Amino acid sequence: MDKKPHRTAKPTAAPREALDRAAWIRGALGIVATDGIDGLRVESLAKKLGVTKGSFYWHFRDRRDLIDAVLDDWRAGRIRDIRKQTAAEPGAELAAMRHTIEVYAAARNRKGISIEAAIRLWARQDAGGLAVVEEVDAERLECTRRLFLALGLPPAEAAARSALLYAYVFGFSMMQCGRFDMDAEQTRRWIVERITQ
Amino acid sequence: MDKKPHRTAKPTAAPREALDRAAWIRGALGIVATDGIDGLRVESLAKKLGVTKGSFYWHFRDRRDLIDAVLDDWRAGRIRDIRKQTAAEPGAELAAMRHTIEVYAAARNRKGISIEAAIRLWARQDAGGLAVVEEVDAERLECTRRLFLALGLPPAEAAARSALLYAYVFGFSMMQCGRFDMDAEQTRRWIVERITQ
DNA sequence: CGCTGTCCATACGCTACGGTATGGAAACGC
DNA sequence: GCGTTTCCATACCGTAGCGTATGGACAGCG
Repeated sequence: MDKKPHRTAKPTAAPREALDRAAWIRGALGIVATDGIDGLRVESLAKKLGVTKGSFYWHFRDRRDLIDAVLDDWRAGRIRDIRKQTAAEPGAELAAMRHTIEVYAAARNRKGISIEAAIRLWARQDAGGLAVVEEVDAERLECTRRLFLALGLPPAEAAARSALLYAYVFGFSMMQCGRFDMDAEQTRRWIVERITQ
Repeated sequence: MDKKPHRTAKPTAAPREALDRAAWIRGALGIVATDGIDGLRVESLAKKLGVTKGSFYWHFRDRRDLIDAVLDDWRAGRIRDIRKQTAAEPGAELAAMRHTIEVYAAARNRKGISIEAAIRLWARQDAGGLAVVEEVDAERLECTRRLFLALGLPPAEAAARSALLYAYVFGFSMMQCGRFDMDAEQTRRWIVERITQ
């Protein structure tokens, strides 16, 4: 009550060697990628960061507080990223579109995909997580829809194409794509043309 | 060693009120749908079935044995289902294709989608689960590819279309589809035509 | 030098869960 | 009727993990 734990911002801006919330969230995202939200354990994370949970409960109220912070961080990062990827100078919309597909369907690292899958699965059971996922989905759909609109497509088709694009990219990234030629260059090019043209 | 637990088939076919492996697997799938593979706990499941874990360890060697059984059951069901859905009399391939999309992208219940998402996320960390997921993916891709081939498409395009179809359907089912008109009839029809025509 | 605030370690109680050991009730074979 | 088999309950141990209480090291400040 009178003590001042669980700070959200540095009170006096002391640049020490100590851990801050951001460091905990960074470490938490690493665990979420490998073990899911349910695998995000306070003591495991503390051990990974080389401290004990005594430190954790100074920065966070409880485990749920950490999860909420991770969710906020993830949402902000995803929205920032899709806006950056879909930003296009007038006339470069098609190139931006192809670049976006390339980045999200192919080059995205396994860690990012794992984090997204973990959050989505967990959000199926949690109202707060569900809201975050829906915000990210909405922003991604809106960004790509705007690109299609800028290309001169009618609104209905722009919405349909962005939906197809997003569902495809997302579904693709969730698969293991071991066998078959899902990742064959020829197949990918055909699909990209089918979506964008 | 001399006791005969963990049976895989009824030895004398005694139709009693007792639980069998199938009942445990059914209950386990319900838990997987809501809590994921990691949330599949022996004691929780036993409580749900109205028994204690003493019963569980009669039918299963350990928790991993149950998980493997659930995986086998899921794989067999998914392969049976996609074969049934994509079976088409000659000349009815296009109708079968549209029906398949309809069933998988729209009508599939939330439980089935949750189970699939849970297994896929967990398979990211488990070799056995990964193999199962890859088998299901391969079978689904192959079934739809055969449909496109039957429609007269060249092999490369059949493979590309089946990849697009599968990635779209899967990505679509994984989203919450709350806002936007992702589920608008017009959008869905446009996408289906874009994939199949 | 003492005081206060910051950041973390240690110790504790509690619950959940995995797996084993053992007994026991009910059906079945003879 | 009696032993055997089947199926499950109970009791137990060990571990992991959450949250709390408390103290302590260390810095800044007067």
